[in-house]
Amino acid sequence: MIAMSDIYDNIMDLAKRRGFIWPTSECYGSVAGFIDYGPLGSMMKRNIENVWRRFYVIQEGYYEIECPTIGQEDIFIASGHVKGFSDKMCQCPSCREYLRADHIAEAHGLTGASVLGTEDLARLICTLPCPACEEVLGPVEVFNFNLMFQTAIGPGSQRRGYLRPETAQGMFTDFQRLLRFYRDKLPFGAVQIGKSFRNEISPRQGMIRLREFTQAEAEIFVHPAGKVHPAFSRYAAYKVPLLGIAQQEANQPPVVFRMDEAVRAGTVANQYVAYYLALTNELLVSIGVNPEKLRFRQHLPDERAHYAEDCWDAEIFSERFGWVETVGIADRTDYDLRAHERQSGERFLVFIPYETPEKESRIRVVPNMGALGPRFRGNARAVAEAICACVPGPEGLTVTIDGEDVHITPDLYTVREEVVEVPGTEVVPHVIEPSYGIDRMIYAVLEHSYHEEMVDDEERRVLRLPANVAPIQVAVFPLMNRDGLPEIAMEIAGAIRGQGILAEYDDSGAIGRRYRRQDEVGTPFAITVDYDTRDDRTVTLRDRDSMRQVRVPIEGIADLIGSLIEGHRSFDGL
RNA sequence: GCAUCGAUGGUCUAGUGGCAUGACUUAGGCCUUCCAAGCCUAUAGCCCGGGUUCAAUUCCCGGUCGAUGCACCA
Repeated sequence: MIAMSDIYDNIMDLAKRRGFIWPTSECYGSVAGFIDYGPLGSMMKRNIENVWRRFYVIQEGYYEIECPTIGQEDIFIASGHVKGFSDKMCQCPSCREYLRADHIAEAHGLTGASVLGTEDLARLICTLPCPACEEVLGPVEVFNFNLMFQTAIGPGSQRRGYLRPETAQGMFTDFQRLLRFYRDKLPFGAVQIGKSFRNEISPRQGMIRLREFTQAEAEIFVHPAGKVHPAFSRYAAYKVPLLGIAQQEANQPPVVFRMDEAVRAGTVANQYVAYYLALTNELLVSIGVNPEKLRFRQHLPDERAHYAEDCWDAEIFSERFGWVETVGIADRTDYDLRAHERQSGERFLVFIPYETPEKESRIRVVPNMGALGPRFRGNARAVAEAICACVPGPEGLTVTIDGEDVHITPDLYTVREEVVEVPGTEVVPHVIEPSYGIDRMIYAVLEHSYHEEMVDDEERRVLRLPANVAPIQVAVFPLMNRDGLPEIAMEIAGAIRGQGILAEYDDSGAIGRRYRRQDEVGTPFAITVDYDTRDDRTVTLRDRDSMRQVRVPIEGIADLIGSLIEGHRSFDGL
């Protein structure tokens, strides 16, 4: 048994050596928080993204969009990132420690420090001691450290732009287009897979905390009053380990819930959140996350954003990093759309028709223009509009025109009670947001699939990646590099490639070495052409995990490999 | 960002103020009829910048990256 602390080093060593993950721009010395995906890493990442697409785009029907990674300032004013995505910091003049200024104030019982401006906060803390070196801070400068990368759009005066800190905003800013695309009906969703950027102060956990990372996010717009998922039955009986608020407060382990029961018990806020907890569980396990090392932790009330109705993190256990938040699933209510309404002045509404138009009696105030005109002349129109917006009392009403209160007597209008037909209502949808950190998923899959074992006194390193995630899906070898065997092997590799499957041909070195090479990068299947092949047109097919081999005919082997990768057939069934 | 420690071929590693070890890997060849066998050959290295010195991979200073602790972590 190898020490757990070494596993990370061994995995990252393998990842570097075999072209999964590299430190970026090494020839200039790399930069913390940025990584390169090598040839196999890129392939594996794409495969995982495609599994994600299978769930969200194909299964759920939420189409993918692609927005710029640079956004104008208004977007992030609305989202709250310009104001809220920064920390007020100061540097202790004595020990040069960087400190959270608001935390210092709050540690000394001064509440509300987080909403103060930088200058007020500087005044507030100047008499307080530095938490690191105990010296009184004195007149320090408090500054905002915003976690967004800022840039300028265009030359000259230059509009301010930011690299997006999440992909989500694109689905909100495109809301009205999306609504039309989905023909004005709730619920609908849109997804985006792409790069996001956060200028982390100190990214020191390898590929767990990156400054540039890939997110896969879905924004699902639902009717605020009916968070009933139309396909809830798919996951109603699905079981997921939930670490709810109750378990956390009682310091208890997660409880395995059926999703329908979790909703009924009120542990999960609604069917939508429960549905995506279950879907996420299924998705993560299908890409190779060990289900024993997966749990869903509910945000405690004080860590949850004030507007969120419910929020859960899928946490994956890493031998190196402990429980790592990898997916966030939140009911964000109408917070985001309303924020963009305020900032943009646009409306983000969906018209919901009633089944039958409702009759509603209304009091309508109708201005008497014949009397208003001569009396108010140029202001008559403004007065009339003001009257319409009022509910008059028995003595008439008072409106304000150009800052002056004007009394309107009842003879200047008539009040009518009328019945109108209301065809429907308008709502601002609520948003369910499952948000996946693709890079963290990739790390988790690498760690969970990495195994070292002894075979004939020789160490064997193997990545037990699911076949649809493995960067190379099948390897084809001639047993000997002569006697016509390479020709047959190359022919087989070509046939498999013809099916759109990545096959690697390798005739270098002993056969055992070639198997080991593929084991190390997780190739699930290997085909070997031997001398019998020349006589009976059969080859051996080797299973990575069991190292077992079966003989199968060359005829139809490309289809067979395809079925094995897709999971339509199993190796044990051959 | 601070403090401590570290950095030698792709990987692991020996070692040094004066020609830098070995193993594994990789490539080519020989051999080889199914799990890292053997033989021959080849490729490839002292993190970066500055200083001290006749001479620096080695000593000193600064930086980068990594590990650990502190701090930070929508």
